[in-house]
Amino acid sequence: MDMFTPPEPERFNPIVWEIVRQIPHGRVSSYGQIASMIPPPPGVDPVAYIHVRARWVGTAMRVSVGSGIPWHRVINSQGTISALPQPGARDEQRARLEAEGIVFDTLDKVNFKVCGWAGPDAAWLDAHGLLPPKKLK
DNA sequence: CGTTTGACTACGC
DNA sequence: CGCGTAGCCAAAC
Repeated sequence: MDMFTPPEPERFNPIVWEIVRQIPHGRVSSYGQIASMIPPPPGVDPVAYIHVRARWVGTAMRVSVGSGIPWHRVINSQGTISALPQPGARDEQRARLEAEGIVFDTLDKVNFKVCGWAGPDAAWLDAHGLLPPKKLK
């Protein structure tokens, strides 16, 4: 019906994983920030696009557990660890982050100002046809 | 095949 | 800060 290209996960997921692989040790990103680097189909509102794809990023992370991708470095926009379907996985993510030096405050939140990732450098983004990421809070 | 469900986010109160 | 809501769309029911 619409002439917009459906952003199929088959192509979306590999891009997400490639971006997540770029997150350095000891730094964190958010679902929305990852989504903001992927160009939306023509005519689609970028902001709305990010909101939708942020969920997909979460799904891509779940599928990637155990594949060597640093999935634990992706948290939500509020700086907290999102609830996981499997009991205990949440604690594992926190443990992995703390092992990298990530500090959680009394509200279980991470300070993006301290350990937030600014995204890949311009050259890398350009080489992959991606957009500059939205800033973290 | 209609309905529910997310590892989301922004916004309002 | 916390809770509720709307938006959105592939997938699982």
